[in-house]
Order: sequence, then C-alpha cells, then structure tokens
Amino acid sequence: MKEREVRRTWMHIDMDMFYAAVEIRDNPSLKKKPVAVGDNTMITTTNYIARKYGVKSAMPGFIGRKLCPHLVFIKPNYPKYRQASDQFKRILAIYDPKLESVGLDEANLDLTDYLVDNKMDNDLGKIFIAQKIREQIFMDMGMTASAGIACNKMLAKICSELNKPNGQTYMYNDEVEILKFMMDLPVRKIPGVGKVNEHILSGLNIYSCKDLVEKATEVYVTFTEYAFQFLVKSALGMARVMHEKEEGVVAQRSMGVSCTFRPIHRYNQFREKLFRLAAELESRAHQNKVMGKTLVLEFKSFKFETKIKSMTFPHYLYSQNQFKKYGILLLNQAWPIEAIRLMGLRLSNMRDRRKDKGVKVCPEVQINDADLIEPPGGPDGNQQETQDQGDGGNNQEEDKIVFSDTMHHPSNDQNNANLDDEGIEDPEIEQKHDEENMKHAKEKLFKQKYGPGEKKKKKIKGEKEILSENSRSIQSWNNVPRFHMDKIMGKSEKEKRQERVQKILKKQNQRGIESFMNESDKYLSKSDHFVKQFEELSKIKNKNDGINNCRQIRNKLKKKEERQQKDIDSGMFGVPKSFKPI
DNA sequence: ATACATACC
DNA sequence: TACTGGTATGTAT
Repeated sequence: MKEREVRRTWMHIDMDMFYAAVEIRDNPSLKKKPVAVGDNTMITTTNYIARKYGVKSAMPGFIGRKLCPHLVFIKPNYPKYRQASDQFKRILAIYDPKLESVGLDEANLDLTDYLVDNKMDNDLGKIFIAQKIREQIFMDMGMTASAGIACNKMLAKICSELNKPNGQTYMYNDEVEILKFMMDLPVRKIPGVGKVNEHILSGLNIYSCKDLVEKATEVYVTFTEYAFQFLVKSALGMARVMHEKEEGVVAQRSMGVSCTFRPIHRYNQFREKLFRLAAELESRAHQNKVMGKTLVLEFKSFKFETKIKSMTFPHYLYSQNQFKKYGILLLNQAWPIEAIRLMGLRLSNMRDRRKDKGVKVCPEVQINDADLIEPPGGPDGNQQETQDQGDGGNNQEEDKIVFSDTMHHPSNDQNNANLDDEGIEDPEIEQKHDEENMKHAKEKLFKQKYGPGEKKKKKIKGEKEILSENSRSIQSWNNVPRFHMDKIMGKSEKEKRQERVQKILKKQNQRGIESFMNESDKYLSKSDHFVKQFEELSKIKNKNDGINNCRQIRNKLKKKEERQQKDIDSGMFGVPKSFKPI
C-alpha cells in the first residue's frame, strides 16, 4: 500500500433511519409516534422517538414492545425502499457516477473530480457540496441524510456517524488532525472490527486506536500479516482511496436464498425446503441472468450452529431442476442432520449467462424417482419418532406438489426468451455435460468416503502481504487469537519478519507513526522502540510460552463470555430465560 | 476446493 | 411464543 494519501476527497452519505423515514414520509401521522419497521421477531429500523426508549434495529420485536408499549410496528415494504434508494442514488450519481453503494441507504462518493472540475477543491467547497447534496435529497425526497467528508472512505464513514441525524462532519486533510482524532477512537469504530475482534483485542488490553499502535508488536504476533496491516493502518487513519471497481457494473460473486422456519428434522421436510429454495434461486439467477459452477447448501441448527456443504461442478448450473438435483447430492452428503431452523441455497463462481456462448453449461436436467430416494440414515435427522407422526409425515406428496408447481424451463419465461438463443447449447452436448457433472460429483463423494487415492503435494503458501483494496475486515479466528510463534521460530522466517517490520515502518507507516510519536511524545525513536519490542517477543523460544499466552487470552475471553451468559440467564436485559435455545 | 467464521446493513 | 437475511471475504485445512 502507498503512503498516506490526503489529496482525495471522499464523502460517505447515509440516509437517516431509512425504512422508517420512507414510511413516515408516506404516512405523516406517524411522525410523532415511536415507529419500528419490522415484526415481532425482528426490528430492522426505528425512528428517533423509538430509539429514545432504547428500541434499536436488530432487536427482536417483542423486546421492543416491552421497552416501548405503544411502539407502532410497520411491515417492511422492500420494493418501496428500493425505489426510494434508486432515487437517492440518482441524485448522488451527479457528483460521482462511479459511486459505491452499501446496502440501500448508504453510499461512498469520490468527490475529487467534481470538486476540481468546479474549482471547489478546498475546505469550504467540500463542506458546501456535502450540504448541497443533503439539501437536494431533502427537497426531492423529503428525507434527511447524514454525511462525513474526509480524505478516504474509512474516515468519511466514521465521520458520517458523528453528527446524526441530518448533519455532517468534515475532517481536515491534515495528518496531525487525523492522528489526533484516531488516537481516542475505540477500535470497534474501525469499519471491519466487529464484536469478535474487539473482544480479542481487549484480551490484549487494546481498546483505543492508540493502544493498537502502541501494542503493534502484540498485534503483529497475534494476528496474521494481513490483519496486522489492516489494523495498524486503520488505527493510523489510513485506508484505501480508490474506487473498488473500474467501471459501473458491480460483479456480484454469489447469490443465494435462505429461509427460517420452525425446526424440522425429517428428510422429506429437508427436501421440500431445498426444492422451494431451488425454485426461488432459479428466478433470482434468471432475473440477474447469471449461472454458477458452485452450489452451496447451508443449514442452521436449532442450536444456531451453521453447517455448509458445497460442491463445484465442471459445468455451469442455472435452472431449478439442476439446483434440486445437485442440491440433493449435497443434502445426502450432509445427512443425517440434526433439526434445523434455517436452510439456504447459494450459487457462486458465477458468470453472466448472456456473455457465455461457448461456456460449458449444464443442461436442464430431469429429476426422476431415483433422485428422491432417501439416503441411509433414516427419514429422521436425529430423532427416534416414527415417520407417521407430526406434520412432516405426509411430505412425499407435498414434495411432488411443490415440485411440479414450480418446475418450468427457463425458456418458458417470456422475459428471458432471448437468453436461450445465446446461452444454451444443443441437447446432446447438454446431456453430456450433465453426465460429466454427475460423474464428477460421484467421484468426489467416493473420494470423500474412501479417501483420496493419492496424496496431493502440499503447496507452500506465501503469506498475503498486500492489503486488498476492497477488504473491509479481518476475518475469523475460530474465536481464539492465534499466536503465530511457530511461524516466526524458523530463523529465516524470523529474519523475514524483522525485515518486514522495518519495511512497514520505513515505507508505509513511518510518517504516520512519526506524527503519532510527536503527539504522544513518549518514545525516543519510532523504529527502535518497535523493533525492540518485537525482539523481546521473539525471545520466547519455547513454543509453550506462546501457547500459554494464547491460553491466558482464551481463558480471559471465556470468562467474559461466561459472565455475559450469566447476565443473560439471570434475566438481565429483559431477555426471558427461555429465549436461549436449549 | 471445501468448510467455517466474521462483518456489515 | 419470540433473536433476520443477503452478500462478501478472510482463514484453516
């Protein structure tokens, strides 16, 4: 990554309580009432009156009602919000045609070009233009928005939160200002640092961005290179300054559907859900004119544990029958499964169907009785009941109805008639592709059962050093911070790392750290201090020390979690004990 | 390539 | 009674 870049201007703009605002606009009598968009199970948005009662988004509706008995619930109307969102984005596109949207109510704009073209590339111009955009939104839509203006996306986003609702915050493009601001900022405010990573950092006694920079060595040893760079750079207020995508169209990488229901456990029920999802996924894939090579089946158990089965095929899939047929393979692979409350089906490894005349396309397959045979393991996932009891007993029939109801070939769909002229190959080839896909799948399943015939050579993976431009977050650690001591024990590895530390300091963060040091006036020399700390840590020759350190942190986290669990169990937060599933 | 975890709205 | 759903992407194996 380059050095700190302060010459560009980004604005992050965010509609205030978007869904609720749309509803209030359409029904002004709601204006003075506490409003929640959502239902009894989940609230998606609330207005500021409801927020005064502590009713917030992502809160179950029944708790919201408890906190605020006269809360007005409104059923979400997503098409309406999408329409409003389009209008919002049309206004923004005047200022940056390449704007990046985040959900329906947020966007990142690179205002640099607009400001330069209009000879407004100065502090006043930037403040003025953000004001103007917000006014235009208010005039056209009757809704307010909040904005943050700064030299990069991350800072702009953080700033947009500071003056809500109907306000804006401008951050000067000045390194000292930025560092001053960042130092007191809790790490959680870094977009990409969520609950878990906040937790892990707290285990290292890191709470503010200042802590993060001061304890960079610990972070370096605890996290991967990639995450380390992300965290330290973010703490210094550095983030990407260029657009993620070159031109217009966003290349969506995966597409999926899922639904939540009362727990089910019978094979027939599973298959029924799968078939519904397949039909839904087909229509989505169709609308977006995409096909995909990888199919992912997701289950969420009654205990809220998520399981995933996925398979990549040699040929592209696009129709519900394909999703059903290959989805069954995934289902059978996972069977038996304990009772679940959610199932999802996702297509990834996607391509645009229209552009792929010569591409390998899986044919419209037929589903026959053989595909509907239950796998070994019985009709129940983990239950002992007999099949005739409960609401799932008659599912064989239900499946057939659902199946035939929704089954149709894409070519029957008038909207998409043109697709088939371009995308589909002749039936013989299609047949061949289906056979190849099946063969592929069977080989996979066989290998999985009996093990691979030949061991693959293990590839030595180079560590990811470059922070990808569109990355937002550090990802999973299995809930436990990993000490990578084993990696740095090897002499050459250690040397390499020390070199990297020097390099990071000299080439990337030096200016940032320098300013930081001047501010805090705590250290004599930036790199000396850093390297010294690193050497101290590297002295831990015994791997067990590293593991013990890791254990300490893990125990800390565990205890904290237990305490929180106790609070929940004891009925704090107004959450009934029965709320936690088993 | 597969499975899983985290994050964001 | 009752804690979403969709997309993206890092990490481990």
